[in-house]
Amino acid sequence: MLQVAFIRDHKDDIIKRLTKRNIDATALINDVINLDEDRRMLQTKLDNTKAESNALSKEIGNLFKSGEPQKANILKEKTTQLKETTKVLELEFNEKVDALNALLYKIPNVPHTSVPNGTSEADNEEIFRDGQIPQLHDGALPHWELAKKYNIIDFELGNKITGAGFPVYIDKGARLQRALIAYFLDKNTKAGYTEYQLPHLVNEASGFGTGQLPDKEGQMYHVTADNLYLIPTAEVPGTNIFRDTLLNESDLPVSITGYTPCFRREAGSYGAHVRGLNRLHQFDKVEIIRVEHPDNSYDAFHAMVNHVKDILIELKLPYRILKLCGADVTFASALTYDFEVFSTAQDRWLEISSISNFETFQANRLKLRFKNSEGKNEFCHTLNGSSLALPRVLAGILENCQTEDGIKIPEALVPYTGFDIIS
RNA sequence: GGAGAGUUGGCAGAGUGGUCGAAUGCGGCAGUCUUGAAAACUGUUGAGGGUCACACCUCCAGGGGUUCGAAUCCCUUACUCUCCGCCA
Repeated sequence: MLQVAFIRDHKDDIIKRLTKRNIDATALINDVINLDEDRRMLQTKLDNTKAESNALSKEIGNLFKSGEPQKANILKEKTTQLKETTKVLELEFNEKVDALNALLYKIPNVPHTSVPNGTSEADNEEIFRDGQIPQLHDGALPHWELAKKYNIIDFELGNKITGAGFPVYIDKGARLQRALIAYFLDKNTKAGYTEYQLPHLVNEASGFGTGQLPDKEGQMYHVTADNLYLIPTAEVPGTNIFRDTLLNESDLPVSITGYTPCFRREAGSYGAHVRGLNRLHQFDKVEIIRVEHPDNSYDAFHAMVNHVKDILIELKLPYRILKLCGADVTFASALTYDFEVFSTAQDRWLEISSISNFETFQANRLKLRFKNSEGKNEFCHTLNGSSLALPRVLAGILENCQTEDGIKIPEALVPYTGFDIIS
């Protein structure tokens, strides 16, 4: 969330930049500022009452020591009154704070100046495209048909065991999954990311830390018996490593990577677009996360983009990069680039990675700070991205690499799969 | 699951009702010395709110209570450790 002090100081600029998200935040921002003013007024009142009461308590202590209990008892009555006042003020104060926080949770991050205007995903700006879209032979199939033909993914079996969106990978399909995970992790660690194995369930505090709670609660699977949530992405446990931490400036940047399965309820999704691997309740993803000095976060952002580019070039997959427009940039993000791989047999682009700079938006919630060169505590910038999400990369490989003889595994993966064709 | 012990500043670790926002050490920062660095020595150093700046307020795992006054006493939740049980 945004900091109140920041809102106070940059009110007009924030309202202006939020119009990129097609929202008029004027009323919201004004409410925040008014509530904050009320809060401060109450705080002063409350503090003064407490100060008086503290002073009296000290006096009482001294009177008892010097053997004047009568005088002390008179003062005691006074403190009782002050206590009543304190209680009333505290109640009011807490109401203001709660109301203020409720509003702050509603304000999305301020988009970066380079974010294009737009009203829907159609306005996302394609900024880069690379890789050859292959000419497929007659009778080329979409990936779910290929999966059946070569018996490498069984969607119906997943239905039986769990439900829709929980596919079962078999034989070379399973091996290819494992190969992709290992390959991505190797690429990431070679680029300087430290590998982590993270929990797949998180507590409530972590859900709040990265912003899944309180609003997107319905998107996560909730284990009510223990009040834990299945992670929708490694971003949640990975970023919460840094919740409530104060780093030294020399600790920055921090770069980590981790493979986890991801669980998403995807309530309300249905239809042709969710066919096959396009949208799942459980899928695998390798994530990269960075904690950066504010001065360096956009350099880091572009380094992450280039890193993912390198991987896709090596896999020889046709892809493009979209700069998300104001309507499509996620709530917490200031700038997001989406990577999409072309699904030839479906004749559509599939999102396989999303790289975002959250600036201080997440760090504020997480209380993730570093001590700067002046000795002051400053919020870090956080970034993350997929490097990469498995199912749609798999779909891309199956569809783009299909030949009449079978599916040719990209060369870079062969050392990991141990085979070069699925036939 | 049962019994016991614990949770204090960036870290380690003292502190059992007022003189404690908190000893000490490490780490950080600044300085002295040095060609420079290291070592040594000296000083400085928790966080948040509030203020033009001070004052002042809050914070000793989270929540609640007792008391004029709580890091300290009581209740409760979470977590950690030890022992026992179960177990890949």
